[in-house]
Amino acid sequence: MNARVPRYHRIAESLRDRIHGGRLMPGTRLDNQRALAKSFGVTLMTLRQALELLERENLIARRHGLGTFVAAPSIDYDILQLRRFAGDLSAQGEHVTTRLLGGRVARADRRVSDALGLPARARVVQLERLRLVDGHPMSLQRSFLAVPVGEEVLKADLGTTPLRQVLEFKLGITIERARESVSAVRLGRREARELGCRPGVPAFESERVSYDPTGAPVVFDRVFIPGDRFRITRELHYEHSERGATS
Amino acid sequence: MNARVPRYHRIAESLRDRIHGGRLMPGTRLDNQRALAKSFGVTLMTLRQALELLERENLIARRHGLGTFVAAPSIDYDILQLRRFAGDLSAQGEHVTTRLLGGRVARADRRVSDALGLPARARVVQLERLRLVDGHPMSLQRSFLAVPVGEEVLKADLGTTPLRQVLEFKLGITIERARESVSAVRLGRREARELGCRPGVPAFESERVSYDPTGAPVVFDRVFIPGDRFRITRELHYEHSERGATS
DNA sequence: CTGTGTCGGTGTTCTAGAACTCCGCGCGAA
DNA sequence: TTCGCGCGGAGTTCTAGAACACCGACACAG
Repeated sequence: MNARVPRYHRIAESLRDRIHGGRLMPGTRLDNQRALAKSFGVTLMTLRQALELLERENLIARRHGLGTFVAAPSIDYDILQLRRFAGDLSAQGEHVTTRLLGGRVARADRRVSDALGLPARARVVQLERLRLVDGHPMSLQRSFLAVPVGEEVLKADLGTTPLRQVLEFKLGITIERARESVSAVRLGRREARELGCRPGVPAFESERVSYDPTGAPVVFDRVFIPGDRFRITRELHYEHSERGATS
Repeated sequence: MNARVPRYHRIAESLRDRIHGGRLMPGTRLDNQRALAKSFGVTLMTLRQALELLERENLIARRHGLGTFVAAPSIDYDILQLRRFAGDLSAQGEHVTTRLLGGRVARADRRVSDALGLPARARVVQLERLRLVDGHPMSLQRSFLAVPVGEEVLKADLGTTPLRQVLEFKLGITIERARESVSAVRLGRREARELGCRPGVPAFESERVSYDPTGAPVVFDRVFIPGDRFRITRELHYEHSERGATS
């Protein structure tokens, strides 16, 4: 019964499945917390930790004195037209090539192991790629794989095949979800050299963690893009008046 | 005396004050949880609830086996929920204020008239606003209105009322759609001065055009945000075996 | 017809521990 | 040098309750 993952994670996952599986429709009220706790064979406090997870994911809404309800499906599914980012420029008809600058097995530093949820100094496969649009450097991408795999497999194809495909077809790992976070930084000396611009110019830095279907982090990417070569664009739609969502 | 607000809220507030007040600098390690709990005269579980609040606000970072640290100030910004910008921040417990720096009728320059589809050198209302989070400058926003309206109407409320509301209720103009484009730039001298940082630091520049229901451009905004105070985050979902974004 | 209690159900806050996991570091072996 | 192992400190998970706070509803009084 040894639980490598905490009990409340398992409980959350079980409920998540019920919701996604359609057994719990939006708007349904769940059993009350005490009953749920008992049915999972767990304390109230522990159950509440699970609910807190789900609430943060916007899967449920708890209302004091009323009950816990399955939330309306989140907006995110439709609005993801932001596809032009940090990658599929090819969709815009540009000629995109990738040059593999290096690949090796390395020790994860703090930032990497944090992002991938690995123990400190774990072994990871590290890749460095340069993306060129019409022959001009566009972005520098450093990727770290949590997967224990010889680097030669990867080195082989990466000039032509997207990493996601290599992962899927060679290793049977699919990426289902990712979280990306973009900030504005000054370009470091090394990055500037690879990208063919002067150190210190403003640039985007994107950090992305990609997850497999079980929710385990698989890849951590850091992408640098000089600010003069790139823009993020998006379309917004306002609903009339306000929608009183809690948040 | 009586605790209408939960104990752990008070504890969180106390710690928040210590952080914002500068008594705890970014990077500092807090006392360990057991010690903190004892010093607040509270159980470990209760203290942890307080820490959880602060972590969700991005004020601290907890590292298993290491300790709890004061986080570097940086505001997360979910790109999918832009319109709730101010609301989101206040939900994080931040205090957001707006200071109107200036408002006048001016001639549109090239960039502005292009964006608004006006003839060159047309008259526009120009506003300059500074957004402050907890009293610290966060963003500088220059807005240009295509609407022929006396500026005194606008000057009146803009310290407290969002521009969209003023447009809607005072002028009957609703914004339905907007197009935004974000790039990474170096901060100019004037912008840096208003924002209280050094010229040349990397920053986001967002350009946004907002349209009314007929599709006519109404407002053109330029927003500057220093890169160290801000970050864009987003969540991606991939469909199975799809040629999604390159990784 | 309208207030105003009270009540049952439900979520929330809190206690006082006990056991566990993870991290960095340093020591010693290969 | 590099690797493996173990130690002590620090965060994490969990138990078994107890008391509180909030909401909708219903009944009774004005």
